[in-house]
Amino acid sequence: MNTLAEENYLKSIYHLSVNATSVSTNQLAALLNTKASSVTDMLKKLAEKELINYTPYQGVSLTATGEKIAVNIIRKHRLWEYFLVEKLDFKWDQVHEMAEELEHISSNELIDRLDKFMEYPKFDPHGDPIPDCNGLFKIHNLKPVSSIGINEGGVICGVRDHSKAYLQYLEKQSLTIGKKVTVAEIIEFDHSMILQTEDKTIQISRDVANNLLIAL
Amino acid sequence: MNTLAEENYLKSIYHLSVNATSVSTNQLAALLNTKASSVTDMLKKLAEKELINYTPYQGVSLTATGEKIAVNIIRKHRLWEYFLVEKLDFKWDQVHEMAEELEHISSNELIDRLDKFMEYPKFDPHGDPIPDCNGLFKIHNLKPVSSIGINEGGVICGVRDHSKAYLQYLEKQSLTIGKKVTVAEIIEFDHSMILQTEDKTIQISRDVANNLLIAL
DNA sequence: TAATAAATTTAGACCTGTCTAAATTTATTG
DNA sequence: CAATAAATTTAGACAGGTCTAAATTTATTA
Ligand SMILES: [Mn+2]
Ligand SMILES: [Mn+2]
Ligand SMILES: [Mn+2]
Ligand SMILES: [Mn+2]
Repeated sequence: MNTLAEENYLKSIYHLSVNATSVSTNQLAALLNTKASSVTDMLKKLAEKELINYTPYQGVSLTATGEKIAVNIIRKHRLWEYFLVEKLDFKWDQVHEMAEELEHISSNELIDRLDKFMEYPKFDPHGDPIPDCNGLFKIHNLKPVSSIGINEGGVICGVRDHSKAYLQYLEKQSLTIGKKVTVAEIIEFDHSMILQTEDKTIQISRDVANNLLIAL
Repeated sequence: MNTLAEENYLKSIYHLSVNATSVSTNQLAALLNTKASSVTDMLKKLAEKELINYTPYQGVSLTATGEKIAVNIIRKHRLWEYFLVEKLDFKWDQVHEMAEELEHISSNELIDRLDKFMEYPKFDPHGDPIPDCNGLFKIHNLKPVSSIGINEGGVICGVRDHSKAYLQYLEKQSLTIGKKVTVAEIIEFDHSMILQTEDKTIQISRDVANNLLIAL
């Protein structure tokens, strides 16, 4: 149906669209690790196929069709990640690269059966929502830990940064999905925070707090 | 490491090598559904990479390295087929196309864990042996049903034809892997056979008998 | 608002993998 | 063994996706 490159562009446009109505060529180039000129070439192809709305120099947005395809790829990505962690015992920092390949396996029948096999999980190992077979999913209303005050807290439900380094760090600190945390102290000087969990006290930098998402 | 096209060529050369020391350009073109000239181009690339032994006009064979890669792809193909049938409840005639895509997922760690998850199966849904993580596997010594005589028989352990049509036909006749069959009668005229299984009597054509493999 | 900077697109090239048509080599056969 | 047929390779082209360098458009700022 669509090529691997096309699918990756659609997915990237989708992800960048979350915080904006329109996505720029340079944003895409950065995310896709390619050059702006390559992006322009591809945008023309996707516009030709009516998967994106593209006006030269004005950025792009997905059409309804393009968005459907993007969400389907994200569904596949997250279901495979869930499979790798829950069934094959991978750690949450190990699965992204594999899912980047697996998300392009074309069969929808396969992914629907995988979904059933795992009993329709709602969130992937990083706390991101898994779209159902109709592309529907709930958007959790999460806040970064950095945005809450002393004695406030909640349950860790997601991360903003998906890098290996960040995920490994959180794992080592036992700051994983589902953990309950409360802010015990905020250091004025550098905005680092001291968190209280059930079993220990952990100091995290502002950067870490900014990328850690909780539900109140 | 290697491209999708390269992997498919190596796999095809491997499969065609089973019945010959050398594989011809046209054989490959037929199996890969491409043109002889395209095959020649690719053979040059694979020879350059020292994955095949290639002398113009004289056909090709795999080098040790090339064979290792080919066996690894076959391992992946068959393990994924096993997964699709045993865990996701697909029928044996539905899994080949999906496995054609899945076999190119690069991670060996993934496939080794999948292997473990399924408790190291030795044969895929079509009775073909699954190489272990070192590329080792036993070659079953199977015979086509067409080659045995009256009152002889054995257990169905494989098929020569992997086409949907053939697999679906066998399924409908309950002639599936593991079934015990005995030759009750051979029709002189067209060499069709009447088989006796535990629960019924089935007449099959010579063509069907030729592609059905049993262990004595 | 004119000059400069930043973002984006165009021009032209390259690589992979494929194709058709033509040339070449090997096999077959009268 | 020469003529013909079959198999294979070469020549030249093309599509997809990428790149660098140059041109163009839009944004910023003095
Ligand atoms: Mn991921
Ligand atoms: Mn994820
Ligand atoms: Mn198969
Ligand atoms: Mn098989």
